Amino acid sequence: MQDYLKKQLLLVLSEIDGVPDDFEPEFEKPKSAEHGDLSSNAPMKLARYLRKSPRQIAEDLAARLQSAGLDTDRISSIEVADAGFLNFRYGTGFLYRGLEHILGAGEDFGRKTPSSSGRALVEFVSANPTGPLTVGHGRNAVLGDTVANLLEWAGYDVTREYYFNDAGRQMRILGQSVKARYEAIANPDTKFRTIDSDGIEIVVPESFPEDGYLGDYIKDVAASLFEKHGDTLLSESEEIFKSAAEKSIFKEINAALKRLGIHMDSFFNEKTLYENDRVYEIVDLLREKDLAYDKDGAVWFRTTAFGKEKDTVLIKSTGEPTYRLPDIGYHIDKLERGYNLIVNVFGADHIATFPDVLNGIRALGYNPDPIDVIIYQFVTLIRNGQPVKMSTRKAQYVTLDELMDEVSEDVTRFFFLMRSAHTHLEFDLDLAKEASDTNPVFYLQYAHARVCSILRKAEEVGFSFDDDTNFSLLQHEAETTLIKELILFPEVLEKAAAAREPHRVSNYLREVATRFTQFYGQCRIIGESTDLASARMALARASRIVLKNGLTVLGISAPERM
RNA sequence: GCGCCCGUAGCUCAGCUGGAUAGAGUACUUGGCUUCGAACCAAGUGGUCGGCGGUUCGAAUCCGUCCGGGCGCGCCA
Repeated sequence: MQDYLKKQLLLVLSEIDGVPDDFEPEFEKPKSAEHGDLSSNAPMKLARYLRKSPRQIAEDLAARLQSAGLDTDRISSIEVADAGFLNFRYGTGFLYRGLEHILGAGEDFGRKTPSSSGRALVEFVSANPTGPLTVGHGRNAVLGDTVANLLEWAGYDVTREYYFNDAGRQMRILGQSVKARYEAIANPDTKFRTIDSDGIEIVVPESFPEDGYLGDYIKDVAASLFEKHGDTLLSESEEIFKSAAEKSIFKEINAALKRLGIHMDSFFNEKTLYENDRVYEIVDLLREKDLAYDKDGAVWFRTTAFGKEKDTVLIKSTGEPTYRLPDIGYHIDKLERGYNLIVNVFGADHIATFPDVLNGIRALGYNPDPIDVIIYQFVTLIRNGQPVKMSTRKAQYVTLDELMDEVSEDVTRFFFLMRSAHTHLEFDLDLAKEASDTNPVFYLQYAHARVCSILRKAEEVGFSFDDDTNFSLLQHEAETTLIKELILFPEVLEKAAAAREPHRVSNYLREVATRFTQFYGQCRIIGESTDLASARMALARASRIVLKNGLTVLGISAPERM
């Protein structure tokens, strides 16, 4: 519709002297229904060029548009308002055709042709297997998965990827932590000591590493190893404990993701990047460009060349690369796999380091344009009214599973999707249950269940529909308002996908549910004459389609009964 | 000290590339179930959009500055 209006308006504008050649009229949906369905501020924008008042220009344009013969089936009225807005109202024909389209498209309404936009990679979660997924990871997981859904609906062929590293210092400490707990079980002579973790005293075996992992899951892994092998592992190195922990933790992580309805297409192990020494080739290439150099036994990346205050280490004096080097390699690998769009979902703590990666790959001659980053702000955990610093190592966290147990999977997903990624979230587990009762997700699901209920009821009473639905009977304001809302769905999805902002969809769906519920309250269906009831039933079914498809994009169930 | 994010109703948050009297949920007050689901609807109370300057016909939105909160600034990831 905007395209149509824009075309008409441009046509009219071309007849007027003084309008800049590159002038682009803009349209928007007014906040208030009094101002019509679409409005343009073109008269105000043109005032300076035409040296007339916006109001005069608006009236002139309105008259010209009228006499040019607008399709009244699409646009029923043009009004000039206030300081010089042009307000347009949709014609009913446009609305009824929209409704027809929704019913015809069904579960594909809002979905673009698969693969028509190319291939996309969404990398998210990417937590190293050192502990269970926490509420913080939950935000990442739900955001990433939903952006992936949005991209699918936007016509991308999407791969969901999880990047992880099971080598390095943290994993070594994980293995040592398990081993120490195992010794405590297998060897009755084990001595213990007490350590202080942020004011909490914790008893650990003597052999427990500094900065070891304190979560109970470590004990569980140790216990199951003892069950299986008895004390025969006492002389083993930490390696076997590490891999047991990794296996067990990954199983938990996958289970938690599955509960959220998330399926990863690919797990990318950082190790892969060291095959054929590819990452070291990167270092050589950077050296050739004078972007890498040796100092203090380490290899440095000259990030000051990109405007940073300091250079950063690429390879430690121990010979072990820092995360930055494989990250560059990883993103080059992604680019070489030929995706049209590469999305990364990061916590706010990565924001300062990612530019290094981009600068690195650019310096090596790659075009980083396909890469897009979603940064989400941290979830602040509140316990007993006090903010708690989340730390996997110190076992200070609320796991995603606990959250889902408490408030259900649907509420968990919606909780993360109803707010934009860049707001700081406060999360209080004690209040979560309470809050879940008033979570708007139920409102959306309720509206959906209601439509289903009406459909069931109609079947019960043996209601027969007209085959040829006469939409023009839908004249009630609640009906037209609802239709206007429903036909926005594709545009909302498109914009949400382009901006990678799922919360736009959840906000929109609430509006749909509200409009539907108002329609339901004001217009009866069963009991009305057959033709009116048929038309209203069609509107109810269209509402159901939008609610269902929207909830599907968000990864939330659309129950037929509640 | 430097970089990034945030500051909107009592609380949790929307507000799209600057637009018309700043919105929703929740909480509170009041009214509404003999009719398709009351997990609902209708109405009301509630805001100097953190402060101050600037750009603009027009600023919650853009720019500057200050205040307050979060996250970074590791040979951790």
